[in-house]
Amino acid sequence: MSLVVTRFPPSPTGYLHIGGLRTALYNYMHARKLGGKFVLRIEDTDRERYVPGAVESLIRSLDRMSLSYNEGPTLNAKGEIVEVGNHGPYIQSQRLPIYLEHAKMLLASRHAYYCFCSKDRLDTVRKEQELAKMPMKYDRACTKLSQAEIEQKLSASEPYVLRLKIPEGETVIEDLIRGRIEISNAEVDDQVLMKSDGYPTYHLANVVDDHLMEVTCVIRGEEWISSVPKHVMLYNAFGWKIPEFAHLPLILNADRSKLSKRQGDVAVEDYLDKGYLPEALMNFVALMGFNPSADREIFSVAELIPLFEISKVNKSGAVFNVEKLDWMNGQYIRTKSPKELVSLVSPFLERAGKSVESGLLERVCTIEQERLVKLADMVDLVDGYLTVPPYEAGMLVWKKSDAADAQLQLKELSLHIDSMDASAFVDIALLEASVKEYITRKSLSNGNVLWPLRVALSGRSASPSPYQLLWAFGREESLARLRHALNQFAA
RNA sequence: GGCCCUAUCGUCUAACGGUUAGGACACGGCCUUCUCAAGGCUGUAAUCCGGGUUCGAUUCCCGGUAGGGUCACCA
Repeated sequence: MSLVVTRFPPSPTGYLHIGGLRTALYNYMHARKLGGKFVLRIEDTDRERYVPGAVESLIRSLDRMSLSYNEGPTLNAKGEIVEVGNHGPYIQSQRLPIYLEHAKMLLASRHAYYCFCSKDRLDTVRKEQELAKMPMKYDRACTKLSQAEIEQKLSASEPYVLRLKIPEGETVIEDLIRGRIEISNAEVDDQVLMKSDGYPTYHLANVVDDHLMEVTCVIRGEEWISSVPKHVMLYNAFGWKIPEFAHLPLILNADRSKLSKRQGDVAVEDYLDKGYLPEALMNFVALMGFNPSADREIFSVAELIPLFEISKVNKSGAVFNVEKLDWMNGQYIRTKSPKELVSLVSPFLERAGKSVESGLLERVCTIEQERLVKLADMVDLVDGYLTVPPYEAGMLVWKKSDAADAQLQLKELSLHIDSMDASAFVDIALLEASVKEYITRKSLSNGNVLWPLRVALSGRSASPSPYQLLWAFGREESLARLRHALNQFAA
């Protein structure tokens, strides 16, 4: 039985990018589908971009999205990072001796070489190449160094990097999504493997770790295609088995460029903070690049796993379409019970400094649920239930009626509501029946009665039905709002 | 610019050579209706272009075009 191990190497920037979420999800689904393992590895070899707390926040994001992994760093009860799995450490900055050891192997086998070139020299070489319209590659000046010269520089403590010596020829891979990809080695630069600060670059660390962690399938973004040859060469240099590769299409901005912060939110946390449900976000992101069915849009991750096929993932980039996400989020919100909705919405209200009595909040959730797009929408929506929004008397008048009639209806309605049995207020349907019976009995028309009633209760031209509002407010508040409406005419 | 990847409605996608090219979002209409939603029905809307291969190409091949990615001691 072969074990499929996929891994998700996030950048240590401190937040989970939408693209990263999809990469993680596809890795996760692929591993699950094939009964393999999903590994989280932190690729924090760029100490200049080090952000304290980034790993913790990333783990929390993954957790909020219910993306669990078999191996990798996780948080204990105290919020400290602990590791699960026997291929650790899973944080690359803690694996420096491993990379050093492997770099030495490469040096010994002459697949890598010392380079003492300064950043300045590299820059001027590049500029010359650019001017001459030559491919911009390292000119291999340091390959001409004699062993004595190298040792002399080393003993003088000159800063150096280790570079991969790219052989001649051609690199071919069979991508799980794209099929055959071939790149001439002449196009590939002598990539730096070890930086002068002693940290490895992505390329070395990634290949070494993937091998040591027994990763058999590498699923990552399309932006990595052009560096595949470097990785293949490294596997070959070490004499290791080359894993399978699958390069995912990019997620794009509306203008079809790579999804970027400049053009909107890219962090998973941004969307969660706006009140998108994790399961809606997952569903949405999963379908950007893959769809197992011709006529279905709503899938849970659990439903998707058995249907997932990496070979059927789209090859072309997908524009991130917030409108569809909105629709999908609404679909998920509508599956919640009022109680669930209350607990989902409460953190948003708390953050906004609003407190709503729990009974009222549950009633508001019940009647506003179907027009909720994002959980955060409730923050503004709730205001109209706490206090009557300001409005003009004119708004109380139905389009087919006049002010005198509106006032008359409001007065009569108040009497009716006042006379209603208290038991009617526990059920929307009973309230509806009572008001409808009143309208029929007095030979009135719906619009003349219901419009002013609804506006008086909600203070809005668009709102839930008057029966729902009566139910939400109860008799006393409803009557108070009707009196308030009547006063609008006097003012 | 070199190299690489990609190309079905505006957007996300389905169609393993033969379909009236399907679904979803958005948009329009109708129904429902006191309003807004939700829901139901429905309409507009796509195979980038040009060559091949084939009885037959959205589908396979080649070329063009367009878009994107990548060319760091970042991942």
